[in-house]
Amino acid sequence: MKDLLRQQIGKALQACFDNKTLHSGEIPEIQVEVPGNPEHGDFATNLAMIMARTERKAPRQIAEALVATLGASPLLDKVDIAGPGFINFTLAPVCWYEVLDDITAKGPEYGISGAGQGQKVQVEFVSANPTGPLHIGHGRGAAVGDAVASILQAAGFDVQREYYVNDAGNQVATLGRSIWLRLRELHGEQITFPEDGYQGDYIRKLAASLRDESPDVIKREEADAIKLCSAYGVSKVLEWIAVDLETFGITFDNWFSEQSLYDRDMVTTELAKLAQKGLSYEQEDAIWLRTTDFGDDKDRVLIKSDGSPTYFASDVAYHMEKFDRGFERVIDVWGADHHGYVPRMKAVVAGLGHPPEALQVLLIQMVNLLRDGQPYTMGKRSGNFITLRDVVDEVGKDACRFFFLMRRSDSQLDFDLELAKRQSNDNPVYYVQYAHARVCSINRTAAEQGVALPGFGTANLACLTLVEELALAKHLARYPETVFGAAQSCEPHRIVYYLQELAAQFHSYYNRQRVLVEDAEVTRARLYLVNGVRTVLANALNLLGVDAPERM
RNA sequence: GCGCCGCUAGCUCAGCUGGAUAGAGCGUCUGACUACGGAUCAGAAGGUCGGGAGUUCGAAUCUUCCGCGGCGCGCCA
Repeated sequence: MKDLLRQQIGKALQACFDNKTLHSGEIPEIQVEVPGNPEHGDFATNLAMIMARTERKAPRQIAEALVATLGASPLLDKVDIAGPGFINFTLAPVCWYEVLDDITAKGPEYGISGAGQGQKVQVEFVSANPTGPLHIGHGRGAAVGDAVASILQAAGFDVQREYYVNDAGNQVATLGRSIWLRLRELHGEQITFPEDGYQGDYIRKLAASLRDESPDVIKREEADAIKLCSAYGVSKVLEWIAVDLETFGITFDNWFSEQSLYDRDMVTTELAKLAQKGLSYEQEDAIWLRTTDFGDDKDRVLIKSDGSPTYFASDVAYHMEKFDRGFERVIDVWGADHHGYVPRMKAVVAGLGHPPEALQVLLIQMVNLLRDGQPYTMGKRSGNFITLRDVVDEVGKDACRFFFLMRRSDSQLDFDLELAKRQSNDNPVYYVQYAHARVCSINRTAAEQGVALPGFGTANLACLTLVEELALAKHLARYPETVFGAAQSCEPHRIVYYLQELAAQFHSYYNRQRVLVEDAEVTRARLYLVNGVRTVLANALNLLGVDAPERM
């Protein structure tokens, strides 16, 4: 619709040049936007103001010339010039009601576009170390990553969801040692648990289940036993994580093991490629990557002087491998506390000759867990932090996901458990879900009265004469561009705000007007409209991973 | 010290990449149908967009300086 208008304006502009009303001959980018104030019509362009300088004419004069040339169209109700030189367009209602046929025809597909042209995109998110259960911060990353992936899919990208498992290196060894000590403790031994071990109670649980499953581990040599403990712990914790994520409504297409990079010798091979390209060098017995060439403030060590690789080394190999797998675009969802790593990772991508936009890092700000307004983060030292599972069990998956997605991810989030529960009837998620359930309820009542839902194109839309009906149709028509915008900016919260607005408009309409009225034709038209709302609510909620219930 | 993020109504936050009179929810106050589900709706009050300077037809949005808060700056992962 916007594009169509843009074309029309372009034509009118060209015509103005042809008949010499305007002279510059330059066609600037034609911006068409939706004005904030509905009195300003459905669309507006600032073209006349932009051209004021090159044209050396008052914006309003230019606007008048354009409008005169534009002429009348059956699709345009009116065109006016307003304010400093805006041209406002009001479309004929027919244009907007067509969207209802579109929604009915496409159903769950409404809102999906081909904008991404099937480009291969990978979204890597969560990627928490397999050394303990997911906490609340991981939950936010999970909700955002999953929603971004869904939104990109809806915008026509070929998306893969991936979890990077840090199953190599120190933290895994620490996990093994921690379990080993707890295991010995279970066998009656006096131990002193080290500061840098994992303190959480889950370590004891792991030790206990390991003892039950393999009673003879305790008899092994220490080094050997710790290895077994590590492997056991990692696999067990990963199971927990996978289950918790599933409860949260998230499944991954791929779990990528860091260890597998070493097993396949990928780290050495990929690093050799970097050396070959002259991107790395040796100094003081260590191997460094020239990340400063690409804007980092310091070169970074890949191989330590003792010959062992840094975490960065495998991360570099991992990202090189991502592009080797054919992804044209790679999105990493990280906790904001890792923001310092963005420049060096970008440097790697740039060094490999990819455009800098090929890697996009979404930084998710911290979540402050509160209970009744008081900080509710238990001492990290005890290791008994609040897990994602705890929160999901307490407030529910839908409320939890909605809450995580309600704000831009780069601002911190206060998550008050009591508030989420106490206000559960006021919670925005229920407000939106209720709108959906309400339409379903209307449908049930209609069915009881023997009124069938109108099929595609079978409603007389001329019966929709009210302003709020037109407003609803307009809002529904804007759903696809909302999805596209959210995809472009990787901002799921835009969908949330869209949903809240749509639900509000619907609730208001519902309270003002009856859908099921005496006049059968009006009833059918309203049912058609209201079910358009239902479809869009369901589609949008689906992108966020929130259910659209038929009853509540 | 350097860097990243944030600062918008009493509180929590939007503001569509520079547009017209800065918006919502919660809270506060006043109201609503013997009707399709009151988990709803209508209305009111509430603002120096952290502060200063700059860029231009036009700034919450861009530049720059300052303030406050959070987080990072390892041959840790």
